[in-house]
Amino acid sequence: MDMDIREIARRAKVSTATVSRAINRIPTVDPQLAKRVWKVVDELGYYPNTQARALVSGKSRIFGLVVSEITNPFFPEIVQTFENLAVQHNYEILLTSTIHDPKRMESSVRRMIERRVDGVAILTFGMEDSLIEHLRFRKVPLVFVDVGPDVPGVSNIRVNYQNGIRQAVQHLAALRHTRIAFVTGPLHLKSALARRDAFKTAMEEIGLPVAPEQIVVGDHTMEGGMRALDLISVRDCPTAVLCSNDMTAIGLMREAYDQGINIPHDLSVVGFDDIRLSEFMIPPLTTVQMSQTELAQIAFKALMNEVDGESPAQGKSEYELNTHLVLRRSTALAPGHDGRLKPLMVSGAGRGLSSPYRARRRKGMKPLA
Amino acid sequence: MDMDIREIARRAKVSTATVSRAINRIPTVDPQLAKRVWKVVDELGYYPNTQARALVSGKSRIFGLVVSEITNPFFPEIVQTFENLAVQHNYEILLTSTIHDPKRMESSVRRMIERRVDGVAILTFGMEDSLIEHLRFRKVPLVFVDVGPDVPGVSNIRVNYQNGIRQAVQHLAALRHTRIAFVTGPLHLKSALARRDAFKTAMEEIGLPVAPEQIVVGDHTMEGGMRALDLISVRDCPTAVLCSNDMTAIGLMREAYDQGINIPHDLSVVGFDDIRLSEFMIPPLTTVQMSQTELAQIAFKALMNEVDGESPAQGKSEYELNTHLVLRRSTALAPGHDGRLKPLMVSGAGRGLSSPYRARRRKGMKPLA
DNA sequence: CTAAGTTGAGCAAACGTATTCTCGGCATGC
DNA sequence: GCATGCCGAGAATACGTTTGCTCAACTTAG
Repeated sequence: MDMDIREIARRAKVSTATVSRAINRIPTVDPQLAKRVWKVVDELGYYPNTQARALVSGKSRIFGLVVSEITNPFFPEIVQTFENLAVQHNYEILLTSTIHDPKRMESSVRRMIERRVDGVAILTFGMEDSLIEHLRFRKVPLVFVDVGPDVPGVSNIRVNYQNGIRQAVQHLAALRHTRIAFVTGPLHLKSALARRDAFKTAMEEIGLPVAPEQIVVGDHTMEGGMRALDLISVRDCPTAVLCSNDMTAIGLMREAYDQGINIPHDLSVVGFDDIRLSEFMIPPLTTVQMSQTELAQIAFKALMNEVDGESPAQGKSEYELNTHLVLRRSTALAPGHDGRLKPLMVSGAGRGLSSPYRARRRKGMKPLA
Repeated sequence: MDMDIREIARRAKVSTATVSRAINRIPTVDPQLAKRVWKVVDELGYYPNTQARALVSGKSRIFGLVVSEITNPFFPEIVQTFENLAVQHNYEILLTSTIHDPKRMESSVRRMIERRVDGVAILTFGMEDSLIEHLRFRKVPLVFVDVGPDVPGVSNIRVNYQNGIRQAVQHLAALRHTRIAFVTGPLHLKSALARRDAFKTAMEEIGLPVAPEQIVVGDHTMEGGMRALDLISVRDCPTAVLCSNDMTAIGLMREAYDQGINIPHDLSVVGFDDIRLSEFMIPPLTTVQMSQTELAQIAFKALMNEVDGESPAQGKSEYELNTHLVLRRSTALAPGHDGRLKPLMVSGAGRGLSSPYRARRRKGMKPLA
């Protein structure tokens, strides 16, 4: 019924040691015998018991992967490429999501430790330090994005937010926008702060002052994006808005639709992350790409380096991930400028323009109920 | 360094057997001793080794979860609720994605077997029968959606496609649509066929004939949806289209935007699945809900039933999942009728209407390049 | 032809836990 | 006061592998 290495040994008339060595392709075993073993293995459909293997070898061949929520479209892409790499290297992945909930974070690391993972990639933004300590204490290789401590055994993927955000700001400036709003993420997240600061810096670089009321705080959700539109409206009445992530931008565009605000002609919007969906938004969302695929690849490679690395003096454990603007069609010349020049490389964005919206909006009128 | 049940036993001055019993809360152990054990456990931050546990108990406390692709927005929601249930019941989940690739399917079941999962939920639509046999052979409890064989040890979740699709068709008919197209999924998928057939049935029920050219085949992707728009345009020039899934609908709407076709006024579109995003589309997508949350809950419960079930004569292993229409704003009265009546409960859908599109479209003109 | 070296297979000891079985101690009933 | 039960703790075994060690057989050099 349940196959056994001993059963194989019996049928192939060799010892279990030989079976084990044959299966693991250890070259010292006689090819003749190896073939005999493999024959029996195939016939019986035998698969080694991973738990037993792990127990004796001390390696579980499992990598932990901690994300914020799987339902956040930023993550599935990461999970997918991480899984692809895992199967290639005969690893399994233990996927865990902290729903921004301390309880869940705790259970998350407990699960990692119980299953004796060989390493964990913490791709969630924001995690209790004390929990991290539990993993560090057990010498589990770790990889973080941005927030990892600078100690051996933990790698860090530094994201260059500035590049992409600078490009976004300059793109908007080139389109004659001067009143540019920014919708942040949750302010307790390092990554959200970094994006906001990058925005400020980029604005200052080109001599555009940024007043406090241009910055409204969101929460990286679509609902937050919807609320954010009202917040920026009542204030400065900006002609462009940069969002801390694509979800925010999507929610904001959706709310704009409800209020009859035409994007991009009444309002240009730029997202951040470049989730796959953003290309399919209406209009397609101009956004700053932070490649999820690349992020996952780097994270996996970092883990592999730590685990293979015989010498404790491994190579560098700092990695960098760049960001850059990808132009689509959610930005246009600032209102009032559209008669003069054609929008830059935003072909097609001009269609669907409906001047009444712009008129209504610019007079500060309430949208239709 | 690495904690051990023996280390705990030593420090608590008891045997390993007692430690084991204390940890597993077996009532025969003296409360006094139990407390002593727990004290040491907490102090040392000891976590039992799951592999060793699994080895001796024969239960891995892992459920396999097979999906098509994690990046398909239909699945993350499922994974999330499946995971929630898993942590509640102290299970781990082994997530696997067949990228519609036979190789991946094979590796998928191999991984399941190697890790000795206690059960697997096959939520992908379409899977090699021979592979299933491998799992059946090892008496692994299985749960399928729609396509499972009717044998003990495998549960089945029957989806009632007819209900929701009938509602969708009747909704369109009520809006005066008579030429209704349908974009199918990949035709080798049982679930895609079921949806298509449900559409035909629903049409016939209300006396609307469905000509072959009203049905175009898609592939359940956004790109497929984009292509589908052209296919339906050159043919019957329908006023409404029902899509086999939301991704298709989203792609189609996106292409409509490019071509200057206004949705819903030139063309009504209805999706299927009700992925979370559909609510945030522009316009918000009217679609047939097939609750991902509920699906995951049923799947998990089915697995739990099989694994708990002491008696081989478990309860019923057939489950049903209903579907129903959720109205949003991607449908409107058929063109030519909009002057007379107000659209039913599609408030706001009238705004953004741009008559030139409709005019252009109805004359069969090419869209702008 | 013998001694030393090489090769490759089997024996047995781990790995960390659950669990059966044994057995001592205590209470209970006569 | 003694035999009988019962209760709870410990000793030992099993789970399915990997791997260090032993040792037989064979090869090669002298």
